[in-house]
Amino acid sequence: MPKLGMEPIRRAALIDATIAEIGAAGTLDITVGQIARRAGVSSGLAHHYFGGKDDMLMAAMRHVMREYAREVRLGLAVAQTPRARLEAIVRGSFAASNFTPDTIGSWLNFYVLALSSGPARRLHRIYAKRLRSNLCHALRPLVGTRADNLGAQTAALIDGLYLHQGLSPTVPDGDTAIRQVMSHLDRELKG
Amino acid sequence: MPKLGMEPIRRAALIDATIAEIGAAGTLDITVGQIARRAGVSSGLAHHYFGGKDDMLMAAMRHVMREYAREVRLGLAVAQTPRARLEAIVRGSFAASNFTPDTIGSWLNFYVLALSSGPARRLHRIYAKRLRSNLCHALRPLVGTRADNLGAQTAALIDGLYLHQGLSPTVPDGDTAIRQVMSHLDRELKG
Amino acid sequence: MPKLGMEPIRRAALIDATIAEIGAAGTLDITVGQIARRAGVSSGLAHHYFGGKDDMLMAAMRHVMREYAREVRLGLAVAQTPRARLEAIVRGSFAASNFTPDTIGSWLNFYVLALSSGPARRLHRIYAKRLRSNLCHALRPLVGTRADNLGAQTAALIDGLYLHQGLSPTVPDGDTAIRQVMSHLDRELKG
Amino acid sequence: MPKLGMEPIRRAALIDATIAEIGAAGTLDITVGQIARRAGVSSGLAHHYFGGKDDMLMAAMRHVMREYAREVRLGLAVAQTPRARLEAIVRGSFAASNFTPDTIGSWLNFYVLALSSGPARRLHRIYAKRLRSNLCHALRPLVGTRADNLGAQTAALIDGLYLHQGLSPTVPDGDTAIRQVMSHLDRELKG
DNA sequence: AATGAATGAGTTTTCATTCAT
DNA sequence: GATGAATGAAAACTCATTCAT
Repeated sequence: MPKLGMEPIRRAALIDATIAEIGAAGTLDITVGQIARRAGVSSGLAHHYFGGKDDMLMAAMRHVMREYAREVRLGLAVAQTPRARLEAIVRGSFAASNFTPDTIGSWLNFYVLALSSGPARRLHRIYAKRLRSNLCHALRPLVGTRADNLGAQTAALIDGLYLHQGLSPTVPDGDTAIRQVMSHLDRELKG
Repeated sequence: MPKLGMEPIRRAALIDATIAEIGAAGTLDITVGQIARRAGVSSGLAHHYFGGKDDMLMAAMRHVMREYAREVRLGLAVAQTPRARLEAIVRGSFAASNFTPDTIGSWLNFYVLALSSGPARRLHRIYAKRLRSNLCHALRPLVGTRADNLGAQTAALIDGLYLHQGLSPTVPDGDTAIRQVMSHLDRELKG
Repeated sequence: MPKLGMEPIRRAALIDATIAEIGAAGTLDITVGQIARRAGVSSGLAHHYFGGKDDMLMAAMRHVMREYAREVRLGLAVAQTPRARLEAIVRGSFAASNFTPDTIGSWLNFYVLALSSGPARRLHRIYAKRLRSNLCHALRPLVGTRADNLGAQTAALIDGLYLHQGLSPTVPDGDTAIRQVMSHLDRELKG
Repeated sequence: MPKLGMEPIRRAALIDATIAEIGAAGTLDITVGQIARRAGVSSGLAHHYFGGKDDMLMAAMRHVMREYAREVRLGLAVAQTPRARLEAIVRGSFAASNFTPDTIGSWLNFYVLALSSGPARRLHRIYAKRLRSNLCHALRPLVGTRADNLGAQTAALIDGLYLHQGLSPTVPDGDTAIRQVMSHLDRELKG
């Protein structure tokens, strides 16, 4: 019998390598060979487990989204008040675990990929819908009917900060981003 | 007999074709042949005038940025109050002339290109700096030292709305975006 | 505890799977994986038993030829007259047991493989020589020196009918083929 | 202006090279690079003019069929009697211009390709139908209702002789093949 | 000025084959 | 005996770029 159960290990390694490679290159124009090399396997194996380059990209995008969702979920689980729920969502969005240069670079590339790829578009829609819904749900008790507007605005602000931090020459700083969104929200809630 | 003065005409046609092609494809992964065909010339001529594909992309990016800057400049020229200056900047950002699906698609692609291409990064920095500086300059008389923070926040919101509208399944709606930013600003100014 | 005597079983299963796969695909461009899957084993095992893909193909070709030869031999064993011997050869060539779509498809592919592969060519020569010799031997008492010519002609007719039936959109029909060859022979013998 | 009108020249050269390469290799498992090299161009150009390897193969098959049809047509044009028509068809089938080792090898490979490729199958059907129809048409005045049977038989014999000559170690000999078919026909007509 | 011809490097993908267990 | 893991060579195909005319 051969080494068994390598598949999940390899898949995980290849997904990590994909994100790292996109992050390092800043583009999706990377080769399967680069990814495979980074993961320490042959390019053939990458195809064996994923079928093709696009499937690998989509798997990486899904992974990034899942990690983000997990982070938010964990935060929401312990939040007791609407205000705390809001903060959990925002903190999750910029949590240190996902707010690394590589991950941000991948996010931004995946965003734009959604313009040309059906699967990426569907995945992005899920993310966008969930973020909006989470925000609105937390805002409703606080601002009533204005929740929809404010939720959309906040979602845009979050993505805009992602963009800015991703493109800024400085190292990404999640805490600053969190403060910016929360201070914006606090002002809106007070008003 | 060579037609004289074709250069600016060809260059403009090729730049327009580039933006249209990126917009249609949703990606920078378009071929020089596609661009040339859309512009009604041969691919050889495209190289003749631009040197290479990258130069064409950069020229298109520069064009998009220039159009945007022109729009803002025109608005600022007639603005009499700080509040009017703010509105001019925001209106310029979502002016109908530049807020078409093709242009938005190109913008987003150029944003992300700035992650991997030096020239694109430099161009993006110029845009980012100018937007920030315009906003802060207009905000200073209104909120004093808070102008920097609020400017950065507003810039992020603007880019975030670009992203959202670009990725939304609905047709882009500049007026809604303008209203969202202005209502945000008004709230912040009142507070 | 290793199962004993698996080798002949596995080999037979793999050979059958090879023929079925070639028949289904209509080409030798099938993968070892497909064959192995059809045989219900791993691709590694296929190599273990056969050494390589080419060896598997040759084993399949040999198998098909042997089955054909067996069929003819059985017919000849009970044939009492030269005419009966002739009919036995022809019947054997289109015997229901070998004249299935899969087998015909494999035959045709093996024929053409003989153009590029030494081993396949040698195998084909054996088949061709035996068919010719069988036919001539049976014809000699009937047509004397014309046996050689008529034998060659008949052999060509048999192979041509194989080709036609293999490529015809209708289901292969051995009886018709037998009748065609026999009526041809009868006419030649009468004349 | 560049060298104009190269397309038909290149296409012809590539088709010839394809047939020569298949003939030399005895298989369709040849690379586009081999074909291109033989034609004296780059592999990129081959793709440029044909779209892909399959299209090249089909173009070559079509070419071979056309040359054959032309040969038969020329013969039929001057044939005055049914017997002469028959001979024209047979002579055309084994005309020196098409009965070279390369062409025969290509024919046989294309025959078998018809088992797995839709386009090849359609092309082959055209050829088969035409040969049959030509033969039956010429036979009808001579043998009446038996024309269909005899036509099918003769077609099979012709293809069978192709196969035999293609696979024979000796150099192809059209004259012998012609004599074999004609003597067969003469016998059948007499009877 | 402008074109279409032509190249060739680079990428994805497939698959026979090997091997540790 | 048997497997699934893993490799890497080979091939199709794309496309930016160059060039003769």
